[in-house]
Order: sequence, then C-alpha cells, then structure tokens
Amino acid sequence: MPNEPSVKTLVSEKLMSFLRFSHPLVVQYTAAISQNANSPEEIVDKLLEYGVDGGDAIRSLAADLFLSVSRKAAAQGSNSRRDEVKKNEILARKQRQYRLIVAESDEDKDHDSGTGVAYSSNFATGVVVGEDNNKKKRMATDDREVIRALRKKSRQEYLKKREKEKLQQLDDWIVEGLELSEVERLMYKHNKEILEANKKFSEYVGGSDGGEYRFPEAYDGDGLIDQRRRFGAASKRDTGGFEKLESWEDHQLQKATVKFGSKNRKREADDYQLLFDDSLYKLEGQLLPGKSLDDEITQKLDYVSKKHIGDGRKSLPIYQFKDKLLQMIRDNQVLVIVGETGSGKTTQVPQYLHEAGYTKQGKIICTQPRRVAAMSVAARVAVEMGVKLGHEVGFKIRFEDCTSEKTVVEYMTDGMLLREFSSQPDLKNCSVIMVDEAHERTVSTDIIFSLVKDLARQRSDLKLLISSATLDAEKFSDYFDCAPILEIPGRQYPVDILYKQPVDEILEEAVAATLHIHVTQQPGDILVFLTGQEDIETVEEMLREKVKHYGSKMGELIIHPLFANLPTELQARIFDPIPEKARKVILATNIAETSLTIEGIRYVIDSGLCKLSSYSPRTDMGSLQVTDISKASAMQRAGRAGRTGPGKCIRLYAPDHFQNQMEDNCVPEIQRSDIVSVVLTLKALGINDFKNFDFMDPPSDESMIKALELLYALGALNSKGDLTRIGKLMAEFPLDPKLSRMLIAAEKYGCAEEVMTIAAMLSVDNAIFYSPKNLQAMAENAKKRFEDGDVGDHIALLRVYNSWKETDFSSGWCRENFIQARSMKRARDVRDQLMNLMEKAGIELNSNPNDLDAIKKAIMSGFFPHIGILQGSGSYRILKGLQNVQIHPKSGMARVQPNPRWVVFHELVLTRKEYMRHVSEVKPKWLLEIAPHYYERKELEKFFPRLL
DNA sequence: GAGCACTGC
Repeated sequence: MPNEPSVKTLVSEKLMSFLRFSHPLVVQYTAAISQNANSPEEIVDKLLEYGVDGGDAIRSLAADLFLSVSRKAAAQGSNSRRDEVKKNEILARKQRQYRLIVAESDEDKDHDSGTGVAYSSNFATGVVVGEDNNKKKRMATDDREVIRALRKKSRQEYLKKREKEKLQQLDDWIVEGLELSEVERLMYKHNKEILEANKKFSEYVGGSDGGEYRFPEAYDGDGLIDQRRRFGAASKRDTGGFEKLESWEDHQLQKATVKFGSKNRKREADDYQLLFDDSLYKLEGQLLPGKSLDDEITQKLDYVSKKHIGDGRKSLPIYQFKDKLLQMIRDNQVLVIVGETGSGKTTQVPQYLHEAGYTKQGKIICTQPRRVAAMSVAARVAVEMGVKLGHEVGFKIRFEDCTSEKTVVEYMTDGMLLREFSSQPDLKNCSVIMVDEAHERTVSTDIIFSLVKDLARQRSDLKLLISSATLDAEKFSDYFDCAPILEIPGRQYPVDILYKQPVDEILEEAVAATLHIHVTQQPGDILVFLTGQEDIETVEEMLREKVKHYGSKMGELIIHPLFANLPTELQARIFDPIPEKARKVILATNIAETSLTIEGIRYVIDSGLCKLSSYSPRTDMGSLQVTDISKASAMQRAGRAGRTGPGKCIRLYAPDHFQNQMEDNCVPEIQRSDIVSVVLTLKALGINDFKNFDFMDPPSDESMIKALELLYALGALNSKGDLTRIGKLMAEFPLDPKLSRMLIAAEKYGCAEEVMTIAAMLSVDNAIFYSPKNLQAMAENAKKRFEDGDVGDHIALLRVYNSWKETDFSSGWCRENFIQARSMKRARDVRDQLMNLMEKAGIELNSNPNDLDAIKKAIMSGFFPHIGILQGSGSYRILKGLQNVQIHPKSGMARVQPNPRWVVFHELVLTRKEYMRHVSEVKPKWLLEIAPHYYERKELEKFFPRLL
C-alpha cells in the first residue's frame, strides 16, 4: 500500500475530530496507548475510559490504528512496551546474579583492591542488611564498581533509552577489555552471557509464532509484578527488608505455641469471669514472642548508655555506626539509610556530616514530611550543637523561615524543598540532601526523588541520603541505581502480636479487646487504632457505658479520643497524668501512626483499617474510603506498643488476612490524587517529557491526560505544550491551578482583594464551619447569616472572612459563630502569602466588594470546567462530563428554591452520593465570555436556548 | 439532609 499514513497522523487527524477539545500532548498519549494495545477493542476501551465516545466511528478508527501499528511493528520488528519491561527485568535479574557470582568467587581468594576495604573493615556489628555480613559487604563494594561503570557510560539519560544503552555499555565492556583485572574478567564473562541472553530473548519475542514469554515465578504474564508472588520471590532472594519481615513473621507463626485463649484468661482474671465469659469475649490468637533487638546490639547499647550517662547523643543507636556511616557516604554518592524511629538518624546524621566538614562545601538539607517535625528537630539539633536556632542550624517551612546566611544545617518540609528547586534548580549551595521519612511517599518526596536522582548525575559532588523505615529499602536502593543500604537498629522493645478473628462488628471487637486488656493485663496504656471521628465517638460511648455498668468491679478507665479535627486543647489531654491504678485508653486515627508519639503505650489494638483518600481522574471526583491498611502500617502500629518497654498488640484480623490480603505498602499518594499541580510544577521546572520522566511510581496515563487538558484549557500551556506566561505565573502560587488562574483573572475584573480571600478560604479545606451535635440548630443559624441573599458559597466564605477581620481576628467571635479559629488563622496566613506573591508578580490589588457578578466571573475564569446544569430530576449534570451530581446539603445553595439552573462548583466529592461542594449560581452567557475556547455556543444552546 | 484519614506549598 503506498503512502500508508503514519500512526501519528491517523491519531491526530481522526482522533482530534472526536477529542474536539484536545491538547497535542494528549494526542501523543493516545498514540502511546495504541502502541501498547493488543487489539482494536483495547484501544476503544481505553478511549472510552478517558471519556471519548464516538460510537462506530471510533471503533473503525481504532481498527485503523491497530492495523497500522501492527504493520509498523512488524516492519521494524519492534517490541511493545511490555516486552521492554520484560527485557529490563531480565537485565536486572542478570545483574543481580552477576553480583552474586562476583561476590562468591571473590570469597575464594584475598581480593585486595583499594576500594574493597571501604566497609569490610573493622566494624563487627555493622549490619548492611541480611544475615551474612561479610558477603553482603563485599557485594555492596562490587555494586559500587558496577554503578561506577554504569555511571561512567550514562549520565543524564532517561528510561527511554535505557535498554539500548545498557546493551551498548555491555558491548563497550567487551571491546575495551584489554587489561582485565580478576573482577573485570568476571564482568566480561558475565556481560557476554547477558548479551547472548538478550539476543536470544529478542529473537524469541520477535519470533513469528507470537509465543509469549513467561517469567518463572515472580512475574505474571503481563510482565507486571504480582505483589504477592513478588513478596515471596523477594524473600527468597538475597537482601532486603522484605525478607526480614517475612521471615520474622513466619518464624513467629511457627514458634507460636502458647495460647492466649479463654483458659489463660480465667486463671488470670477469675474475678471477672462473669463479665468475660466465652460468649462475651473469645480471643483466638497466638501469643507470639515478638520482635526484639539483636542481643549483641542491645548489650552494646546498654553498655554505651551506662558509660555515657548524661551524654544523650552517644547513647543513641546510630552512634555505633558513625564511622561506618561516614565511610559509606564518602565512598558512595547515594546511600539508603534504614532506621526505625528512635535510632537518632534525623538529628545525628546531619551533625556527623557537619563535623566531618561537609558543610564547608555547602549546606546540608534535610527534608521532613511535617512542619512540626522540621521545627522540633531543628530546635533539638541547635541545642545539641550549642548554637542559636536560626544561626548554624535552622528550619524552613511555609510561613516561617528560620534560617540565616550562617545556616549550614537546614531542616525543611519536603514541599518547601520543591519550591526551592524552582528558584534554584541545581541547588548549588548545598552539599548533602537527606530525604527523611522517605517511606511515607508523599507527593513531594516522590517528585524530589526524581529531581535529586537527576541532579546527582549532574553534580558528582552532591551526596544523597535517603532515609526510610525498613520495608521499602530495597525499592529505594533499586531506584537509585543499586545504592548501598545501611541499616541502623531502633530502640524497639519486643511486641507480642496476637491475632483475633473478628466475629462481631469491628467496633464491638475493639471494645471487647480493650476491656479484655484492662482486666487481665499488667498496667500500661492502650492505644486503639480506628478509622475516623465517627467510629471513635461510637467506641468511646460504648466503652463509657460498659465501664459505668461494671462500676467498681473494674479499675478506672480514662478514655481519650484523638483525631486531627479535635480542638488542640482536647488533643493535648492525652498527655494528662492519670491517677494511680487507672488506665488510659486512647482512641485514635492514623494521626497516632506517624504524627504523634504517645509515651507509656504498652498495648495496641489494631482494627486493620484506615480511611484513605482517592481521586478518580475520569469523574474528577474525590472520596474517602475505608481500606485495609498495609503490612507496613500494621508493623508501624504494632511498634507503637514497644517504645518504652515490652508490649502487646492485638490485631482484629486473622494472620491469614495479614499475610494474604494486605498489601506490602500503601499505594503512593501520587497515584491516588489529582496531579494537575504536580504537572504544572514539573513544567515550571522545565520538565516536558512526562511519559519518560523517571517517577518511582508513575501516575496513571489517564490522570496525566486530564491534567494536561486542564492546564491547556486554563491557558497555562500553549499548543506546543510549553508553559505560557500565565502558566509560569500560576506555578508561583502555592494553590491548585484552578485557584491560581482565578486569582490572576481577578485583576481584570477589579476584585483581586476579594478573590484572594476566597482563594485562601477555599484552600483550607472544609474545616471552616463546625456544628457540635448538641447545638446543631444554632450552628446552622449562624452559618445562614453569611449566606443571606442566596449569594452562593464563595461569597459566603468572603463574608465570613471579612466579618472576622472586622472583629480584629477575634477567637471569641469564631466561637460565637461556630467557626473554627484554627482554620481561619490558616486562611489568614495563606492570604498574606498570596498577597506578597501578587505584589511580587505586579498584579494590582484592586477591590470591588459590591460587584458580586465580577467576583463570580473571576471565579469562573478558573473554574469554567466545573459547571453544573439543572436537570429535570432536580439533580445536576456536569457540562463537560457525564456524571449526575447534587448540591451538597451543607451548601447554602441546597435550599434555594427554585433551584439555580447554572452553577459553578469548587469540587466534586463522593460520599453517600455524588455531590458538588461550594456552589454558586452563574449566568450561562458568562461561559461564552470567559471560556469561548472551551465551550461552543451550539453546545450550550442545547441546554438553554433562550438564555444565550 | 449529611459527615471531614492525614499531610504540604
């Protein structure tokens, strides 16, 4: 066939007619989808998923696409992406094997290379992961050799070319190998094997029979990793935290002999047998001996703490590893540090580096996921170093910069570092970056990973430390080109883990378990992990009732709820001292898993559940769902019982559930959230090729497409996909891009002051109004006053802020009006920050508080994709979408009669139903005025012919 | 007439 149209032409021409509003980058993505599809149906499915519905026409388009793609593939003998994945896997496996081979053969003779001394020297207790330390050390050394060789060949390259490069590198090895050392000879031999294996593999997958390659165990047919099998495979492999956890769990399960059933309990708690007979509470579990520190290390720690009484720094576990750590940092550019809480890594490592002279070359930056952590850690380090906070040691968080020109050790939030990147992409005044709590995988840390990985390749003088709690270490190491792992023990006492298969409702079980511990166990406080406020309040009530019922038969039980929305003064009550013989129970959400450490906890009850936010790019809707926690979380929760002494943890689920149902780690946040602002941030950093951007876990294609489309619609990107002037400006604001766009547009409508307030109020989530159960009617009334005249929720928020401002930001006023002072103060901080940025950007801060239409038009400039039209049924339809939604009952517009026909909304949420949150009425003709590039007159006339 | 896990710029 002459002049066969290229895939790209087909896609852009035909598809563009379906994706009537489509960004060129979206077309690129669509092409990428079709490259990977196995059949026309698959393409159609994908496109339908993305909301492109063109009926038969699109089906024939898909068939065309597929044909041309397969022809092209046949012509070039190219492999699809999944083959690439397989090949990369083979390479990786080969490399791993190769390391083993080198390590083993190394054992036979006295290998005396200069670099080899690095960490095999003089440190008997040095744990570098795994049980056979000597072997591991040597492997780590050789890893470094490999990395050096690889680095030498490929700096500054992305995944796209990776496979090709790897092969090329191997080739180079073989050609160059003239004077070979023993190690090199082995490498040569092995590389040749890899090359041959690859060649065979290519022939195999490229073969005409279309046979499918399958991996022996750990990988499924799609080349994707099956988590469970991977977990099994990982434990059989050489190194890593997987093995550690798994084998430990296995060990415990096998060893378990002591029963902790009703028999024991009766003996221990005869007095209560009437209360706690079998029908009331049955604990089917095993008493597991629990996790304990290595004896040698425990002894050493004890010895050290005795020897250095009064010297806190030296009694920390990490002190034992100081020399080794410095040595490893000296010899490697990237180091993964695994250390549990209490090991002292966050405070000590930067100090060691400072003492070792790293700060002479530049600052040491240490990132934290939380503001409080960044501040408190910096404060402590300042004390330890005997300097004033803000001088040599400082911290930098939003709204608070406590650093100076003198500062050489800087703690900051991860989001802050991301901001720093945009003003100084090479971070040239810094010598070490330590990413702490990396296992939490916040969106910011994930992006920082990619950026620093790249930066490290450009700047060989930059040192990178990735510090994490155990589980992910291997993954981090793999991501950073097989960086060595240094493991530091934490101060962790043994925790016995008991499993309880739930029979009743989980809340009932939690109550029963709490009471069981209370009457049968030694003194010590109890921490119960539940999903949210509602559950916590229910359990609190149930517990109080039980306690009242059994009266003096039971010791006193002091119950404290704990969740983020709880007023701070009530949160602080968990630290109140309690009377002797009483026991404290804390009913907490995830807040107690990471953010808050409570001393004196000896018992943990783990429901195994948590609420997890998720976002669907297809429907643009967010929701909170009760989900199983991950294995990592379960371990973290259990660990909370062993901070001050040996403890116990009751898991309200079966061991089998833990082993087989729970994921190893939670899905990283970046895959669960709206990534528009991430994409804008990356664009602003000059990153254009998202498809090949080296994410540790990439967000879905779908959310990427939606994000690009939105940014294009907002005018942040031009048709080439480059950042526009407006886009650059938008990236400056620490806001959702829709809010930034609205803010920038406000100047034009003469109401920048007002819109600034609204943006600030909207960006402090939904925690402005609160209504206590007993005073609901009053709270409702108070709220209604701001909604007077059915002005819409946006204007109501503006009124709230301005009224508060008139009372000179009074907290008393907040209390009277059922408004959360905490949120208001935050809104004020955000507003101040926005004002500074607006001034810096040269945007005029004009004001027109009475022209509500102008304000709404400014809002629409950012939120024109969020338009709902009233349907006959009383529900609303999203203009550029298919969902039917309703006005959230908490919105002031919900009770307006007749219902407004056209509304703009801030966001969609899925709770009991699909709701629009923060709604205001708008006029349809504004749409044509503000977003003529997005809506066509014809399209709008369909709904409301007369209004246009 | 419903409900807000937790962070961060």
